[in-house]
Amino acid sequence: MKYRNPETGGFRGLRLVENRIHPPPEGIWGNNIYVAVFPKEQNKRKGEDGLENPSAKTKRVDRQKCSDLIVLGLPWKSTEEDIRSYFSKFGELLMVQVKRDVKTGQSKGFGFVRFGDYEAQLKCLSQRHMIDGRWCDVRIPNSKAMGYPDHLVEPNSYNDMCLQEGSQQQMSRKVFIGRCTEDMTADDLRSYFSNFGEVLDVFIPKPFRAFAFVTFSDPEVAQSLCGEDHIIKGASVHISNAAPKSYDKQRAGSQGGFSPNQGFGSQGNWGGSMGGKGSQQGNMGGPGGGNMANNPLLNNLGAAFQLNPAMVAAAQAALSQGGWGLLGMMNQGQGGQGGSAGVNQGQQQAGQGSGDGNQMQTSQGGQGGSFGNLAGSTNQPATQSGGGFGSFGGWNGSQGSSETQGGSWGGQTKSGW
DNA sequence: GTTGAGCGTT
Repeated sequence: MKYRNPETGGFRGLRLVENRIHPPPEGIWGNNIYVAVFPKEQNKRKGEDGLENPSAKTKRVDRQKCSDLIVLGLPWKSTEEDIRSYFSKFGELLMVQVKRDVKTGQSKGFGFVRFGDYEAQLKCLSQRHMIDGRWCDVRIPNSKAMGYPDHLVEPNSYNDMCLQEGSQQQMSRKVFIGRCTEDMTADDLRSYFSNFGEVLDVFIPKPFRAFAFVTFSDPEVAQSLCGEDHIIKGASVHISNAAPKSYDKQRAGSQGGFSPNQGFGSQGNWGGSMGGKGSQQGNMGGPGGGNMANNPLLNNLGAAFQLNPAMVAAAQAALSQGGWGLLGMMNQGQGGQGGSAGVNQGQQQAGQGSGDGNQMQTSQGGQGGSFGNLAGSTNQPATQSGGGFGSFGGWNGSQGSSETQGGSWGGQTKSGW
């Protein structure tokens, strides 16, 4: 067996003596990927175990050459400057590319980088990257595997999660549409679901698999539809929570598949991924306030999001059961109030609010502010509800939940989702 | 058939 020396990038071997690893690893395997090596007799430069042979005349330096690295999952809006400024923290960059549609100039959501230093490449390959609010994967091109081990993989649905003001909780804005029929096109789904809120993206796997994903700009819209059956093109589809794509289900709850090196939301970059493929820009934040990343309150919330995995999983489990009880009070209104991603009060409000009804307001569609956050303790009546969203009715006017503190979370969690 | 793909105009 061999593994890469994290310091040098070179392979280190585990010696076998009488078919046992010698010396024994004594329970410490570290975060390395171990590769089984089989003997090949006609390899002169290496030992018969396929490892570097220190006594060989020629050093195998070619293993340490940098190659182009593909960056998958880039936000549509990310530019080469964005990518460069992000990745340069690993080392000198020789090349940065964002691949775009030649005609429209629209990013294809991936790009390439090349480091000058192999150490930088290794480091970069060994982790996942949060760029402008999305988790991005860096790989050797056309190599199926990711450069980093599975246990570092965050649920990809992070990209579809939104902060729930005052509740230390996240909600998915993506829903799973089951029982789709083959004649339902992405356009069909988009136009149907646009009746409920702005649709950022529709995904239909090919070949036909009888399901689809719809991503809304507003997580409340997504959540409100979950559990419902709708008739589209004469067929009854079922709407439910979109489960994370790459969530390690065996570990859910106990170990969590969550990244050890980056706390949940630690980058504080929310809102960066708005505006899906070909859609009208999702307008979070009114005039002048487009970028939530610069919002002190949200950054602070990001910090509050560094929960332990069990808590996060517990929150997810609660959410998946429709556990609205954990959420702070929410008002749903049409049209919003005079624009702004307005955070009207200072950051000291973040994360507190047991009992005093943290409040969140969102608005449907429309110009004007969405995601307005009115920090503080006065319950402000909802803007006139109605407007065809009957299912929201019950939320208005209720007292803020006092259970948002979360101290009581943490018991056994499900692998739900 | 109810839980997702994407790999480079040189």
